Formats: sequence, structure tokens, C-alpha cells
Amino acid sequence: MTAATPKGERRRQALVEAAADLLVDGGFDAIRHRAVAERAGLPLASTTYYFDSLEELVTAALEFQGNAELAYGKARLDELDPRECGGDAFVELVLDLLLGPSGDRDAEAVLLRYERLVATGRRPYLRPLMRRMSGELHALLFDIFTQAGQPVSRERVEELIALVDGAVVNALIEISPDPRAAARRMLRKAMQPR
Amino acid sequence: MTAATPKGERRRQALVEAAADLLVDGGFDAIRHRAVAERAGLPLASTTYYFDSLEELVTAALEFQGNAELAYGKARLDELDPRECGGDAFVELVLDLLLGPSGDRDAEAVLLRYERLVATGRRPYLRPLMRRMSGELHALLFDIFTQAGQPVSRERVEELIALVDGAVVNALIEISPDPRAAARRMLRKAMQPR
DNA sequence: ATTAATTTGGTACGATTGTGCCAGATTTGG
DNA sequence: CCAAATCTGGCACAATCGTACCAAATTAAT
Repeated sequence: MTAATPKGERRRQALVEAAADLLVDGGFDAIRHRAVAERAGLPLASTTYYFDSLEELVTAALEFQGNAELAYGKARLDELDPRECGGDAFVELVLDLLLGPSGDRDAEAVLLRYERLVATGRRPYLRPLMRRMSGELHALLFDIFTQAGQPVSRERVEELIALVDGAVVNALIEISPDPRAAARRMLRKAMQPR
Repeated sequence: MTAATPKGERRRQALVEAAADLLVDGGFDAIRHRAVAERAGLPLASTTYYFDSLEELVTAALEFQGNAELAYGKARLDELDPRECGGDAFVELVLDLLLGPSGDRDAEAVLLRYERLVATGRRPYLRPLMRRMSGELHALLFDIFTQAGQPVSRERVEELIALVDGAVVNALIEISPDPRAAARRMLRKAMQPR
């Protein structure tokens, strides 16, 4: 279902953003009709009016959030200073793209990113969207490495991403998880010249 | 709550195994009082009689399943033929340990293994258990590499595991996911001598 | 054998869920 | 300006959930 009136469009968008918020700090299961409506300050029925099903709402929320993250990544690419590309700053940049800005320190934000990947396994309807966003992220990383004077093959990009993702996933079971530190360690070792 | 009579112990165990079954083919969310009771052929109330809460039941199921997988891994180690350790067979062995036996062909079984890792992020009560099992798995892989005449450092084991895990997680979003193939490709490249 | 502890299984309750319904209000198009 | 489309929001329903309760049955202990 799509809105036909300007105000309707605004309301629909408000619902999407509310759902994206819930997604970020509660995971997929936090996206419920009532929760979305409440956070958006709208009546329950508006969620079923603008979205034929929960799946549609979840998809819209994921797309909104994913696009925001990609836009953030592109901004980082544009402001990339080619001089500061060998050191730690570059590693942090890559981590920012894969795990989210270092500002949000807690592991929660990181967790969600990987919940998305895994949750896609049981929600086939998300696959096309996830595939597109994942492709764009890979391309973005490829550009950033190139721009930074450290050209890499597409295969190498995939390898580095896998390394980071694996490090993160394995860090989640620690008593006091610090996935970013684990990913940083792994990435540093992989990137140092031999 | 723990059983005091032999028959009670048997019933309790039946519940654990039923819960483990549900875990395997439905994920954590599939472990519900009613579902467990039904699969075990026992009344609903037996689940609350033997387990103070759902968390306790989930924990028991995870432990049961994890131990079974570790036992499988140890069996594979014992029957390891040191002659067939350079080729593809060895790669498949490692994949069997990390993704499960190649017999279960579908991506479902693989998916669950990674759902467990990520789900642990939102279920802190599972962390001690997951940590122990993960540690044993790492040690097991270390032994296997050693036994196979390809000694590696503990750090290298972690790196290879991360590589496989990352490859799997990223493969889950494909239209027709084949995580094992993705992991195999990544592992082969990492293990080939340079 | 008889008392006490344990187990059984049926049932019920309160919360939460996704979603359908619909009379009224609002906005849009002619 | 007015009819038609769109939107609103309150409500209800059936399912499902975790868990509490309790009288009867079974098992263990003396």
C-alpha cells in the first residue's frame, strides 16, 4: 500500500523511520505494529493502512536504515584525505563502514548489523534488498581502498570483509563483548605487509 | 529444578532432546513450552515442572546439542588418517567441524550455527556456555591441524575460523545461499601456501 | 504398610501478537 | 462547491505465549 496524499506520505515516512529506530535498538523482533505506531505517535491502524503486512514494514525500515548507512559511507569516501591512509586511521575508517561509526561505542549497534545478516537467512523476502545493499557496500570499500592508494582486488575485499565479520561474530560470545577490538586486531594483521 | 526419581530423570532428558531437535530445525524461537512438550509426547506442565524457566530449557538444549557436535568433532579427530591431510579432504574435514557434517546439505543447518552465535548477543545468559563450547571447538581445530602435520598457531586458528564464519554469514543473503561453498573457497585460498 | 515426597496432567489466566472492521473525518479532483 | 477518494482511529477478534495452580496419581522412605 502506498500513500496518495502529501500528508499521508509524511505519515507513512514517519512510520518507516520509527520502525528503523526500533530496528536499530531492538532488532527485527522489535518491529511490531503497536510499537511502531506508538513511537511514531500514530494510531495502531495506520500501520496496517500504509503497509499490507509486517514484512512490508520491516523491509521498508531495513531499506531506510541501510540507505542511511550507505550514504554515511559515501560521505566518508568523499572527504577521504589520501595522506592519512597507511596508518591506524585507515583501519578505523574501514571499521566505521563495516561496524558503524565508532561513536556508538556499545556492542549493541554492531550486534544489529550482524543480526541482519543472519536473520536474512530465515527471512527470504529480505534477500533482494540485502543483496543490493551488500553489493553497494563492497563497491564502496573497493573504491575507498583504491582512493587510499592501497588498490586491492574484489576478491581481496571479500576476504577482508569476511575476516572482519567472522571476528565480530566470534566476539559476541565474550563475557564483555568488544567486537570492534576483535575486528581491529584481525584487520590489522591481515593488512600489514609481509 | 532437577529430577529426583529415575523416571523423572528420563522425562527431563526427553524434554531436553526434544528442545534440541526444535533448536536445530527452527532456531531459538522454536523452543516453546508447548512445542517441546508435544514433541516429547509429554504434557505441557512437565516443561515447567522440570525447568524453572524457558531460559533454563533453552540452555539445556543448547548444551546438549553443542556437546553432541563436539563429540562428533572428537570422533573425527580420532579417526584422522595423517596421510590424507594436504588435499581437499582436509578442507572438508574442517568445514565439517565448523558447519556441520556435509551430509545435511541444506543451508538450514548451517544457518542455525550462526544464529546461535548472533543470538548469544541478545541472550547474555548463554554466554558462559557458548564460551566454553567455542573454546573447545578452537582447541579441537588446533589439535586437528597439528595431528594433520600442518601445525598452526592459536592465532592462525582464530583467523581461519573468522574467515570461514565471515564467508558463511555473507553467503546467507544470496538468492540461493550455499554457505559451505563460500566457506570452502575462502578456506582454500587462505590455506594454499604462498 | 502407611506416611511423606514427588510427579502428573488438565486447566486457566493475563499479556501480547497480527490483523480485520467500519463509521466518521479529511483531503482531493472536477 | 461537492462528490469521490483517501485517510483516521478506536475497537474487537482469534491465536499464541509463559506461567501459575491444584487435585489426583505415583513413587520413595520409614
